[in-house]
Amino acid sequence: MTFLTKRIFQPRSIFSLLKNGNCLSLQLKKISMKLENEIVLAIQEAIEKLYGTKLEPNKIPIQQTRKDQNGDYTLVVFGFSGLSKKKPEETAQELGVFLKENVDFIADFEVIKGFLNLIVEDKIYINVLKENQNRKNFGFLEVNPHDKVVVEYSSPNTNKPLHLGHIRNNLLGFSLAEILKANGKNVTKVNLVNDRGIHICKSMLAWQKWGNQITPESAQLKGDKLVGDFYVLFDKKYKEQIAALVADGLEKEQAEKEAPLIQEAQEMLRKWEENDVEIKTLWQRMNTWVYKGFDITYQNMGVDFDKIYYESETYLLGKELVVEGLKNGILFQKENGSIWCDLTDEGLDEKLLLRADGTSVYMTQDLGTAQLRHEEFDAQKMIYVVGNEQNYHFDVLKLVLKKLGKPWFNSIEHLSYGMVELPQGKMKSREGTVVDADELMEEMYITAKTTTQELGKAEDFAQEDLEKLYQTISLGALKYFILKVDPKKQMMFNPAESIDFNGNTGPFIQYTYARIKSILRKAGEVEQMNFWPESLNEKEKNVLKQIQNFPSILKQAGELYSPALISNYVFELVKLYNKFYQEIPILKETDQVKRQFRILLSSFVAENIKNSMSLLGIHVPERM
RNA sequence: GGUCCAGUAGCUCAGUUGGAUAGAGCAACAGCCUUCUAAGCUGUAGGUCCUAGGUUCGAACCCUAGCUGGAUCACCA
Repeated sequence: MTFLTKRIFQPRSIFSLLKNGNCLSLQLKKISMKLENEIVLAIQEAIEKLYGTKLEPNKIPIQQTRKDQNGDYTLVVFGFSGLSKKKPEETAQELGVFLKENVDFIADFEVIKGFLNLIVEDKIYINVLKENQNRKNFGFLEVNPHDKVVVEYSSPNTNKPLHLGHIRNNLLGFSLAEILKANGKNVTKVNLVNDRGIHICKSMLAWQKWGNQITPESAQLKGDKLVGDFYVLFDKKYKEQIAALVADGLEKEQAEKEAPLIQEAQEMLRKWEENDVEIKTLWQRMNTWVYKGFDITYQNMGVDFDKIYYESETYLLGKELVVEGLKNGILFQKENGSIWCDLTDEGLDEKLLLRADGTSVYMTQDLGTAQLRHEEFDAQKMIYVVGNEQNYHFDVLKLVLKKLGKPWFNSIEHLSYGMVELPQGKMKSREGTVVDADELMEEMYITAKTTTQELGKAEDFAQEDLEKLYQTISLGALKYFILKVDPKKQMMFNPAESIDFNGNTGPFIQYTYARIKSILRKAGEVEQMNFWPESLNEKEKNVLKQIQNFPSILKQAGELYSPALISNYVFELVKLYNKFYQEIPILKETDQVKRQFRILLSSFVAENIKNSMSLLGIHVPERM
């Protein structure tokens, strides 16, 4: 008994301080994890006292009680029958009695079959507010400058505009960076632009042949769209040539290699690598068009980068690494001069690193980029946000770096996300079955506008504010729609069904925020609380129970690289708050302590919604 | 063919380390605005958790086999 008391009420426990009411000096960032830990410790002591065995904390199966049951935390006692030599129900009963009597924050308990449901004192939840009422970023950690992480995302090709697949990539990358920052990481966001290669030459060649010197200005078209059109045009003409050759009796494979267009494109690539002035000038000119277009898309999407790498600048470094690896006998050369890495001892194949003609492949430049990035940042982690179609590529990248003797190879991590599918299947640029990023955002904007107008909201807004509101809502809907899905999973987008604004959506969450802000405006200044309520009603308690989970959700999201966890969290919070809002008076409450408490609670929820949404790259409106 | 990922309500998705009667949203149906913003709230209905075995007090979750879908195994990126 004394031991137990000592253990639970030793000074480092937050609960010991509850009694005295002077807990100001405490680090509160871990408060939510604390509660669970304290309960585990209490149970640990109880079992030791009752059954004479000390269990490791991870052997104590505790979880939050299901919503349909009475209680806050549930201990599953089936596993303890061996210790107690009693039926689960009796064991649960014994433990329950013991905990209620000896632990001051356990108010009560209930036993159902082998489940011990523990009811925590309301004070504990009230305390979450009490302790944090002045904190701006509840749950966020201070950034540690030495804990460096580089996040690469977006990584576009410069031969076509961005589409829905890129949107998922960009939103994931941006959100991941925000989540890691909130977990105390010193994050650098980088973009690797794939600005060289045969695909670029295809667009260039088509422009040369059929472009009539057209420019984005003369065409009144975004540069990336213009260049993308020529990429599609190339493909169309190329296919015609193949068809003609096949009609003349050639095998299809043969025709694909011999078609004059593809040979011209390859010739152009060779010239590019030889620094042919004319080709390089055209290349630069067209890429500039594309970048201007990308900038607009990025800006509309609300994503940005701290640094941009260009493949045309990093591939040579990769080449050097490969040549050096060959010299050191780590890599090997085939008769035709191509250079390879043997990964058969790792269970993989041989991997080509330099072509017979000495030109580099995708892997070559990624070796160079990784090396450069490591030298520049020396980060604990270098995370690549890239689709799961490239899983093999990143396995190989790490292994080749390992073989080349780079001890930092293990800092490379791949956030591998699933493809976005349309009802008719995968998106294909060349077949025109892509959902264009700019067009989708524009459509969302129009939907946001018409919906807002139909609802008759915001009629007194200034024009400027209206446009900002439509932007906020439409992007909120789009971003939330994408980010609420587990990144690893493939997801479905049906363009025929516009993205919803009701239910589990961005606007629903934004709306809840706006309603709270409305209340807060009417309430005036949120005052410091000097008196606190003794107890909570069910709705208040549910909101606080959810919000005290936030720090551990944030941590988990940072470990699993999953914005979806934040989305699910904030949706659940908002639902619980809306139930509270619907049923419990706030401004109309006549008891001043309760009224103030509810205003403060609302304010805290609003702040947490805003913070959570910012982790997803989503803004929240003050009114809507 | 080898490897990897996935399969949960009509649709889109949650489901933590194996725990209670598997959850949300949309769509459908029935209610709630003279009230702090109805982009909200309440209720009804909706399930062979792909299939078959196995592990155990207990499996959507772990193991084995199979079925279905996707990705990948390029001198493409």
